[in-house]
Amino acid sequence: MSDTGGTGEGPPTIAKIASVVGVSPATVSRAFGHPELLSPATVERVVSAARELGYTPNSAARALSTGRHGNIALIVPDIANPFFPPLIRAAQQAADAAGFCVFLGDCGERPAREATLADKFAAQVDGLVLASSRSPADGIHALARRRPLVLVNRDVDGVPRVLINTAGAMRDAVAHLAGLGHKKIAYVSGPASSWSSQQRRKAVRQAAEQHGTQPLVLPAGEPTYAVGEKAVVKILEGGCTAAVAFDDLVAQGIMAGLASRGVAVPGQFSVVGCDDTLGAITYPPLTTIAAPAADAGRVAVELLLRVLASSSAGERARDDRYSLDSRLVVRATTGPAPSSRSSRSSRARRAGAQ
Amino acid sequence: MSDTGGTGEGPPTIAKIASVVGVSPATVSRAFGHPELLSPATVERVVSAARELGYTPNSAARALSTGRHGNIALIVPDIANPFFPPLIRAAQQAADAAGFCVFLGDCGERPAREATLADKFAAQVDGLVLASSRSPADGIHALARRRPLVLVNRDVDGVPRVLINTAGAMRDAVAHLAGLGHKKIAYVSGPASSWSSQQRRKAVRQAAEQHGTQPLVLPAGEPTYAVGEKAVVKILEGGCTAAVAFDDLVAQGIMAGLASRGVAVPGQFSVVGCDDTLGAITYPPLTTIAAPAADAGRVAVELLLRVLASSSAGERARDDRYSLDSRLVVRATTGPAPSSRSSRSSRARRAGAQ
DNA sequence: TTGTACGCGTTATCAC
DNA sequence: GTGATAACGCGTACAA
Repeated sequence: MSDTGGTGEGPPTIAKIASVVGVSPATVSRAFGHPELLSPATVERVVSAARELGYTPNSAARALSTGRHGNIALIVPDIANPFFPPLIRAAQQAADAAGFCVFLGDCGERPAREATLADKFAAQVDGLVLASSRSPADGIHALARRRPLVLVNRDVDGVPRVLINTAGAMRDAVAHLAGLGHKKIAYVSGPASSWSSQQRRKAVRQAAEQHGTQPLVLPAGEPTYAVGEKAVVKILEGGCTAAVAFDDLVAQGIMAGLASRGVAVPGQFSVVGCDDTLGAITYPPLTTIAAPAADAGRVAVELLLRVLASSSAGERARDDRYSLDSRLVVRATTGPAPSSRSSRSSRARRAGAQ
Repeated sequence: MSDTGGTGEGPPTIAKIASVVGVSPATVSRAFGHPELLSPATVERVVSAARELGYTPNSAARALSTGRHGNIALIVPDIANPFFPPLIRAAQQAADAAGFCVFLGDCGERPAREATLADKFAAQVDGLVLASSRSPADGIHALARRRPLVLVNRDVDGVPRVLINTAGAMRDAVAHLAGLGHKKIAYVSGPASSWSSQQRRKAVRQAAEQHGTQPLVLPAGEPTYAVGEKAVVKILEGGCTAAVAFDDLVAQGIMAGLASRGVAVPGQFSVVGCDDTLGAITYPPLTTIAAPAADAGRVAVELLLRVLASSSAGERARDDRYSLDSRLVVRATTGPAPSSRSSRSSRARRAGAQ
């Protein structure tokens, strides 16, 4: 016999509960999805029986029937880059608060892997968030056509996006250094295809020119400690007395490179980071630009969920573009440009060695 | 008419491809899942048509039919704790290599949230990895009964687990400090319900006793920078000349607390961290215990996948228990104990007034 | 307010 | 080698 509500193996289904309570499967389904259509008494009987039996909705069956999954995907270039964990965390919490589960993907800075991951995820999510994507615009548009998509720190027309605006704070940083008497400033950049890096490089150049100088721009590729450390040679060869780094990791590498060459910070050299991912836990505390990474993650997910809600309500998506401000945080790695007098630098060296 | 393969809207389905190629839906399905059962020519026709139409398997339908999802879940106490990103990254990569997608959950150190997340995930994953779980053992067993489960840094009988063994390295750290002449050592612990913290506290205590001294154990709750900083008062009051911290974050907090009180490291005080999450990017470089977090993530996922494969093959799970070794890495925050000539009493007085 | 019946897209079990 | 056909569990018109 093929009794659908039979006491067969496996986890309890809607049919099972229905046969136990003595109602139809449809009624059980409604008890969860649309309780207002049922008499309170029936709802009560169903839900208590469901709890009794340890019923759990089969998400695959539900997704198959409704076309909705209750999942979103988040793809980042590198989970281990300290900029992303707070963003991931906030995104996950925002999604969780709305009852969504989050797939996480790490593409290792490679656009091709990003596309592969997105394809894999697309089949079981309602939408995606791409953080700091370095994929070409047409690839992003193609993905956006398939599923609702929100970008973080990537500016593509027609795709909803959340941008952390560091340009203003970058200009402040340069002004801060100029005010301290620094004439020659280096900028150690990030990945060439990164929107953030392009934005920051441009801002530094403009600000430096306003102060009557040309920055020494060092292309750096991946934003890592090692890259910063290696850049120190050229920075010093270029006669710079201060450096602005693409992010704190690079800045910290610069700090290490300077320390190993006996250059004291901030006595002989000033360093500014970006993102404030390490500033509070390094010594000396890093002057940096505080970027609201967690806010960006949260806002991106909230935006995506809004897009999902409105698209299922038939509305047409607008060209959303959120901009989050950052600000310069002056700590202890910036100071007056070294003068020709020697007393200052020796005092600073002692501080730097602490 | 109700032509299943009609040119209706929506993404292409197996039925659609079948009608285009002129074969049955079953054949199309087999072309992907069991090509060896088909004539090469048929396979070729099907797959090319599928590519042509941009066919993507509907994962919900597949999961409903097979009972397998191709997903796993990873739950951690705090994504932003630098110990976890490398673990998450390695886990994601290992899963990806096997064609699995990863759900990520952050329970914010709260066992209740861990259980809630696990429930939500359980419906759409084939198995789960719980990292540093602080849930009671019976809760973990209950979850393990529902889905294949692998633990990281949590030792529960009968549940497959991957443990990072820091006990040996902790003893080495204490021996290292004792060898440098330190008589009184503080241990700033982590979350009380954390297996790692219990293991480390015990190891420090045993090793200290072997060297003829009792460590000052300071309970610290959540492993954060702030906690380490706050612990400094009691550390100095206790007359310690060295501290071992539950992790690098706490150690870095201790460093900051010492610096703000004018205590020089390693001149007047020695600090040892654990996990090696920050060691290479701080200044001075932190003496710490290198823990293979990434290995743990990778091994945990590989173990889970093996469990999944063998359970679908009908085999019974064994009581797997992997132990990964760590080792002491001496950098620049440990040095000889200050000689008794130096003003130990004045330093203690200053700390007490603080 | 509740029950009936069908479809979602795929895989697996039979036949042929 | 290939084709029908029946599940898989749920949501939802439509009917009552």
